Amino acid sequence: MKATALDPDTLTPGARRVLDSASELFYERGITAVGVDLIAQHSGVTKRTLYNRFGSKETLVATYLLARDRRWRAHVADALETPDLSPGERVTVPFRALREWMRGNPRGCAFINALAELPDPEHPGHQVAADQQQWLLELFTSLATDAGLRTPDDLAHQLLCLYEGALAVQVPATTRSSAETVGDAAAVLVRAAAPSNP
Amino acid sequence: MKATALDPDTLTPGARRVLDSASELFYERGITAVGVDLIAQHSGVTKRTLYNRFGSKETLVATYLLARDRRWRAHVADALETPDLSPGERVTVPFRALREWMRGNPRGCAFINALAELPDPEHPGHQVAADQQQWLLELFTSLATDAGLRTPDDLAHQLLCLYEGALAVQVPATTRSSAETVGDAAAVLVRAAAPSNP
DNA sequence: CCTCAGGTATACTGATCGGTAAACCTTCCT
DNA sequence: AGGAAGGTTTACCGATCAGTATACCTGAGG
Repeated sequence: MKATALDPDTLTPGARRVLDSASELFYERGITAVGVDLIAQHSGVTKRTLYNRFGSKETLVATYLLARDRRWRAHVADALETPDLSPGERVTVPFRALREWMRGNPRGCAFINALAELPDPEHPGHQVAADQQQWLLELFTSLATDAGLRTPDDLAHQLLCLYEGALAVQVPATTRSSAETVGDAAAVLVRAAAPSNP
Repeated sequence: MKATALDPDTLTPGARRVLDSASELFYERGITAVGVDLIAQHSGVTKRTLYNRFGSKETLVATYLLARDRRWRAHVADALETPDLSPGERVTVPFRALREWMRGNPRGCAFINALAELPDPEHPGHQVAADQQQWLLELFTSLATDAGLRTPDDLAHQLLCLYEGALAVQVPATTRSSAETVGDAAAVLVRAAAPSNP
């Protein structure tokens, strides 16, 4: 019986408040830097309750990442609902979603940050973070394939790098946000992969 | 008298071993997760000596990042020494440098990882990490300007995102490394910014 | 010869870490 | 009526955290 993430959608009221506090604190201050005592205090819950619901900090961390992953996937799925988009335009939709996402998440990619703090592949949170990248890579691949673009695997890999890069770059480079600028770059790459090209 | 990074090039023998051990441990396991006791033990030095040389863990962290920054800049400068390169080719040279760099550094960008763990802008290591990005951005900008490319600021921003993204993406996506794939993407973006284009 | 910088050794501080013990209080379901 | 689930309170555990105290050793330069 290994410790894995809980289902973030079926939680006791107390556990919800714990998860909400943990999400905020982990993202803002880092996972290792935030102790369980602080989380319990911040969520107005006893440490005992925290451990009754989650069993360990590891599991709480994994659940935090899983909940965040679900929110992000829903956000992208929502953006893909936009009507009247050509298959080619749909490839860059995740970048539009990213633009809104980054407004409320100025501290970079929570999954990259988590991987930085959890090098151990055995940690239940490690896999959740790795899966998030894999999912996005496959999404890009299928969007590129649907659009009939050349070398969809390579293109998807490049788009994934642009995506992660936009989240990682903190420099107030230009007046434009990284998400915007990177969206343009993605469009250029997509155009270069159009089958009509030489 | 604030605590800032030491000069990594003027260290006592003991301090050198401390810094070497700290560099390895911080990068492999994360900054917060590595304690000063472990560093002292790993470097075969007394904790007392560690504190006599560095004064605090904060300073040691900042020095670690500064030393790494210097190595990376030297590595890129070295790659730029390559003779017989056109100004246009020189723009993508950092990606060639990145390819070699990533062989020995599979745990992503040490500066992004550090920023994930050190959200406090007052931490002396925070600025060092932020400066690294700024330097690379300015390098790309000047290379793009020298090549006479259009909108060099935007292009540099995009190239920086590609660079950071390649370091962040961990997925064994294709048979090609992220650095290679991203190098191709950079070439496409550079070609699209050529002044001869419409 | 003497100083002094660099380093060693052991021991310690108060705080915080993740996690547990034991006992009790509600509320809801049967 | 009764029990289980969710939560509470206070207290505790051994380990580790960053950092300090004190005293001693060694080699090189004046």
